[in-house]
Amino acid sequence: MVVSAEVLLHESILEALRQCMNDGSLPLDAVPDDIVIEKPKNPSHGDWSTNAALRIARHLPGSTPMDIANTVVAHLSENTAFSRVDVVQPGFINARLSGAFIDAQLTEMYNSPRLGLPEVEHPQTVVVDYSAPNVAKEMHVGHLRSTIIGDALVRILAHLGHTVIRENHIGDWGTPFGMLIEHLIDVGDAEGLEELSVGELGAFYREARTTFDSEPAFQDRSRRRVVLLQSGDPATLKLWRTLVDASLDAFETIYSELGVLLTREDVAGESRYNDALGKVVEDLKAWNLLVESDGAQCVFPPGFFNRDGSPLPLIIQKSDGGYGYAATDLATIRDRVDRLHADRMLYVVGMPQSQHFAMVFAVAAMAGWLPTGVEATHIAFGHMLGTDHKMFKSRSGGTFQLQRLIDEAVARARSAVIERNPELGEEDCDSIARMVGIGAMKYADLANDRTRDYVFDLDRMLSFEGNTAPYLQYAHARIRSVFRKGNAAPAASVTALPALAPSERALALHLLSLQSVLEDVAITCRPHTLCTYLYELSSLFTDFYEQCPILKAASAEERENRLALAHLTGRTLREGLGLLGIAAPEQM
RNA sequence: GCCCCCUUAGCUCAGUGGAUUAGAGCAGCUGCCUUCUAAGCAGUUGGUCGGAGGUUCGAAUCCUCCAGGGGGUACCA
Repeated sequence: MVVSAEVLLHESILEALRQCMNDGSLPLDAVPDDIVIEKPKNPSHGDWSTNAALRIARHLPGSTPMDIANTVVAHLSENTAFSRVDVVQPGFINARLSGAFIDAQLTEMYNSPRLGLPEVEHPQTVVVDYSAPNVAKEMHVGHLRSTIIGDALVRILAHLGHTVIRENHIGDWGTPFGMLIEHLIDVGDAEGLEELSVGELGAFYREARTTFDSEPAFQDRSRRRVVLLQSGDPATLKLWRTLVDASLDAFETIYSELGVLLTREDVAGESRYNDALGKVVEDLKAWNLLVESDGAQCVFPPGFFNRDGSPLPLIIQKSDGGYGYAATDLATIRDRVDRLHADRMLYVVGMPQSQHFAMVFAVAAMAGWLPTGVEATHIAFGHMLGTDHKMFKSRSGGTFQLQRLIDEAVARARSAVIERNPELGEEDCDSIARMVGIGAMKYADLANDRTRDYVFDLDRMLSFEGNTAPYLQYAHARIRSVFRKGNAAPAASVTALPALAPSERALALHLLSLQSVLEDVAITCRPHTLCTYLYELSSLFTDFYEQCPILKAASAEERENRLALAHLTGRTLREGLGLLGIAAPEQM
């Protein structure tokens, strides 16, 4: 298994510290846990650097960081991984990797079908709750972000060896369904389904809403229909099922077009937890957590306040006897812990719901439904904005249909591809345009820190310059092109010995940091760090490509090795993009 | 009122305690195509990191206060 230079240096430093403690050269009580190993920006500061001595100096008043650093370095065990270890002002320890170490690491990565990535030692069962559109409503941009981010996290966690369970918590239950079912009856099955199937979900919903708001008789029917639905009336359930199925068809069309992993198997809608809601109330009551307030059954988790400064309730059961989504979310947590044995639950839902989740998790913990060791995290994301920095809207001011957005991105990608490579056949052009257009949309979303709002700008995301999917895809295609042009096969091996040119070395070192980047994304759930990694990889490859002729290298050995480096870069790009849910075309 | 998030170059964004110059890309300016894809490269212009204090040997980064923007704050999800 590959041990990264970062981990190796960290362990070596810790080991040296223990030695220092044993022989009394550093009178420490404990090894500090805030030692940082980092990659210096300035290459003259080595490949890896640590501030260990500066951190320790805080615990040892009277001693200087320089002295501590020298003491630590003197206690470092012999190590072939580092060709030199320096202590510099004001007390940093800088290490430079040896050619032999880079060679061994690179070889391992090159020969591994997994690019040297180890499977996690302790696989977790991770439930990822994402996408979650509403039945009989259009998917909107909020669902788009959730879908794209969630899907990337699913792929990354699964690739690292975790057991990942996708759950699409669709909105398929609740009072609006009385109205929707009555509307379906009014327009007739055939027409209603027609309308739903062509993706006009929004129109269907709006018509129902309009009728509901203007016709008291329709309101009455709708209310009665809700009661029928909840009591399990077979005819009503059949109509409900019709609506759900039609919507699922529409969602699946979008998912498959986007290249998202979600299928019907992953649907775990609100309706599924319906029967568990009564037990949620019952058990909360048994724990004496439930308080009746203004007629509603509530739990008051500590630390939450409303406008008046009085405690804020999580409403489990409304005063009319109906359940709110808090009840469903609690039932869902129980199901995921008890039935799925989740170690970790990720909720990829927009930022505005952060308080809701904080309260739900707090109540779940109070009720013992979230045992210690089981993590529930709200993976929040910001709004998608238009180029005017306002909430993303179509030109006419309505919500944007996702399908239109996709179509436009693909169409524009197509004309860009055709313009630059007119020799492509019709079929190639179509498939490349899809990969580029959809990849661009996904990448633009993923490349920004998810917690911030981001500006959706088709021009920018489809640009072949800068931190965009087309740029990365192009870097990959260019590598493939080198092999086609040179009629070359990937070399059997790669080496870093006797020495690499500076741009080769920089490329190699960056390739080797793939593992730590992915591990970081798995912990923080911030896929944009993988995007940054891939973008830097492409930039470093471009440097290499400019400075080191591959096919026209000076010797056969050099040519082979550069082909190997190019091949490894190409594989890493394809794998990295794949983990983001983005395809890498062979040519563009 | 209270709570949460945001504010880095003209624009879009990285950078959550470090190393005499805060990084990219776009836009602007100057060069570079008989040479593995110029969809590129090299150079250059541009920032008192919203403001003020504080902690520290060291702050875009941590703490406090202030300003501006967004969101949440009991039966919608």
